Order: sequence, then structure tokens, then C-alpha cells
Amino acid sequence: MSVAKARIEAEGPESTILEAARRVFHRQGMAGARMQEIAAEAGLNQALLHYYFRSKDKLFSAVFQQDVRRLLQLQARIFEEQDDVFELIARFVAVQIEFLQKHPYLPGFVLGEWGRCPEHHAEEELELRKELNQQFRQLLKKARQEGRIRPIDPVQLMVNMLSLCMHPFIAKPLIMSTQGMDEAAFERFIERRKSEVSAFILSSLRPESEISVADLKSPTKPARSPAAFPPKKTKK
Amino acid sequence: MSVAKARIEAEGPESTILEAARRVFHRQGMAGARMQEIAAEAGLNQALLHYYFRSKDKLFSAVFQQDVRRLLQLQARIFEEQDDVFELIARFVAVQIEFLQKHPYLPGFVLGEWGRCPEHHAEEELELRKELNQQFRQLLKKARQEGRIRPIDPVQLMVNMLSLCMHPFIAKPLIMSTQGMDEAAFERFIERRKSEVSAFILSSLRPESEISVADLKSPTKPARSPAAFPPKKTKK
DNA sequence: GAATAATTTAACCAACTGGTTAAAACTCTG
DNA sequence: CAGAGTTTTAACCAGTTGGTTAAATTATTC
Repeated sequence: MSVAKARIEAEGPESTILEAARRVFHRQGMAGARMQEIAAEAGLNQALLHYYFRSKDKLFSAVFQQDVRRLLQLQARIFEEQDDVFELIARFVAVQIEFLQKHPYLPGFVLGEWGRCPEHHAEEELELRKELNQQFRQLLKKARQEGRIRPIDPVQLMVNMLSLCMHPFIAKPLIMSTQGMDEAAFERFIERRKSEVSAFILSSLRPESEISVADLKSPTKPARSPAAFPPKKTKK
Repeated sequence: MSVAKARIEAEGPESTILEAARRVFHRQGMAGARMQEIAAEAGLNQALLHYYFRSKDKLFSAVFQQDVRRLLQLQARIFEEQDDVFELIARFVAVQIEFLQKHPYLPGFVLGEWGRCPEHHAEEELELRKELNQQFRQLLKKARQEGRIRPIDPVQLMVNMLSLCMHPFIAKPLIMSTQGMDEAAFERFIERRKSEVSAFILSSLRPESEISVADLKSPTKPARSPAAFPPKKTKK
């Protein structure tokens, strides 16, 4: 009946419990998760959970903070590696989606529980986040000045990027039923999405050509912006 | 201590309870919600909840199905009113965000509970959804043939639209803390977003100019669109 | 094999869960 | 006022929750 431990981990019972707790918390959320279920998922007994982690709250906190840290450091690493806007965005999207493929419940879990438990947040993460924001803002500003992208609010763009990456996983069951997908079809959908999303974003960032979007809607206004700039820039 | 009923509704206690239950379920989810809290939120006692709705499950089901229906019918109405792609998208985004402004917890609630409770879904909703999909696909196909938009998978685009509209509300507490927003600042952020999102999408849908997105990224490949999309043959 | 640590079993606890019930109190309409 | 329906109060129920404990059992190490 109960799910046995997926792999016999050589890292001791702490990590076995932590991973089992992660799976259960991801599926059920903090309120819906039962200590007994976590124990069963780990292939252990309930007493041992309290032997290593004193309470459900402590166990949850360990899982939650680790998830948040992983997600943030994943993004931070990309910002370190890439210094070109287009490559950054493309890589950001690809890595993000690839990571979420392995942890489909993570976005719904983290975002769902974020608002409910303000006590489980760490300070340093917030600082790093603000650094990334600053870095992103400057990168966009430079690209804008070089005429490689159209003007856009960095915060809105960042939210757009995160939305396009994460939301499909949050809405996974809805998408599957509305689009008549099975598990395999959804996986293919996500696979296609890796290139689709970055193409979608980069296409939107193209500098405005002679024909603006407004003209497509209402052909009254004359074209505003001058001719497009040479878009390419030699690499560093 | 307890939150009194927000407005003395003239529609009787059923709707008072239902609205109170909605607020609590939206914040806490099914597992986290307590009947006592719903009663307090409604300014009533727990016995009356069971007097009108027999069980927690029935009460939840009433709230959940109503939310799903509202969300779907909102989208359906837009599809009825608009028959131009650009106007449809712009209106879709605006109406959607405007609705979610009044019900910020709705997306997280519906999407979070969707996967957990397959028993609360209605049949007719699924049928209507598929009709909208079909309609959207044809609309895009026509616009593509007229050269008004670049080629794009309708399913991916629809998911993009929904992601950009809904996800900011799901990630609201995260966005607020990472961007240092208070409630008012977030409201302004959403207000700006109404035009920002449709601009973002429509800008991405612009037909490809001589310079493709691929050229911006890697100048090696010849001009061929990065989004692998089989060239549609002309209409019958 | 003895000593030590890790793990299990099982009983147990107080608190809370959704849910029920019956009698009292209230409100409205006739 | 009388009476029907509504609402409240309060006690109560069985089941479950997170959590504890002590003893029994197993594995490990010296």
C-alpha cells in the first residue's frame, strides 16, 4: 500500500526523510501533509521523524528553505555565467524549465506556502534577489541604449519570464485536461516550450520597426520610431 | 477577535456563508480551511453551516465549481464579443487581469486544488473549453495566412496568455517581498500590467522582419525561424 | 561478546477535526 | 398573541492530528 523509499540512499536517514518529506509536502502542501504519510513515503516509522526533526514545522521549514535556496541559486548561477541579454534570457528560460521538469510541484508549493508562512523566510536570499534585480536592470538598460531591444520595464519583463516558465507547471493538471493530454503529451509540450518561450520573449523584445503594433490595430497614427538600428553587436 | 461579515447581504445566509467560505478557502485551501473559521468569517456559528451545506466537502465543491465556471464564462464572453485577433488578445488580457484584481487568490486556489480533487469537476465546462480552443486556433490560422502575425502554436500562445495574466497573482507575496512593494505598489504594478502584458504579447506576434530572432542570438545559421513550425499550406 | 548507538514497535496523550443533536432564543408573518 | 421557521448555544461524539515515551529490537563497533 505505502510507497517504499525510491532509492536506498547512502547518505543516512536524514536525507531520506527530507526527500520523502519534500515529495509529500510538494503534493499536499503543509496543511494537507501528514507525518504518517511522510514516514510511509520514506519507508520508515513516524517516531524516527521526530527523532531527527523535532516537529512537523521544523521539517517543513527545512524543505521549504532548501527549495527556495535552490531556485534562487539556480537563477544566480545563470546571471554569473551570461552577460549578454539575449543569451541570458534564453539560458534562463531553458535552465529554469529544465529544473522544473524534475520538480514539477515546486512552483505551486513554494508560491502557495510563501504567503502563508512569513516565519520560514531567510534574510540572505532577499539580498541576493535584489542584486540580481539590479544586474538585470543594468543589462537591459545597456541593451536598450544600444538599440538592440525595445524599451521595457525590467520588473515586468522578469515577472513575464518567471510566469512563462513556472505557470505551466502550476497549471499542469488543468492544461492536461483542457488540452486532452496524457503525461507523455504534456512532457512533449514542455519540451517544445523550452525553445518556444525564449523565442516568444526575444521576439517581443525586438526593437520597434517602422510598423508599430499600434498601427496593426488602428491605421490612423503615423509611424513613430525611426528606422531600426543594426541589431548585432560583436561579442566581448 | 473574529472577522465580522463584511457586508450584511440581503440575499440570505446561504450566500453569506458561501462568500465567507470562498474567502477562507481561497486563503487557506481545502486542507487548511476550518469550518469554525468560515463560520467566524461569516459572522455565524458552525451549526448553521451544516444546516445549509451538509458537509465541508459539499461547501468546498460549491465554491470550487462556481469559481471555475466564473473563470471560464469570463473567457467565453470575450470570445463571443471579439472576432479580431489583436482586439481579442488585448481585451482577453485586460478583462482577465481586471477580474483577478477582485479575486487575487482565485488562480492559486483553483489551480492548486484542481489536481488534488478530480471529483469536483463538471463535464460541460470541459466541452466549452474545447470549443474556445478550436475558435482560437482558427482565428490564429486566419491571421497568420493574412500575414498579420508570425507563426505560433495556438496552445503555447494560450498558455502564455494565461501565464502572464494569472501568475503574478499566484506569486504576489513573492513579488512584493523581492521587489520591495507594499500593497499599494503592487496594485500600481498590476494596473500598469494591464497594458504591458497585451503589448508584450502583441509585440511578440509581429510578423518577422528581415532580421529574425535567430540572427540576434547566433550569426552562424542562415535565416530560418527558430520556432520549428511547419509551413502551412494555403487554404483549400 | 559486550557496549553502544540506531531503529522499531506500540501504547499513549492532549488537542483539534468535522459533524450531530436538542433545547433554547429569536424573528417574522399571520 | 400564536406559531412556524430561523438562528444560537452548548454539549457531545468518534476519529484524527502532531507529538511523546519506554521498552524491545536491531545493527555497529570495540
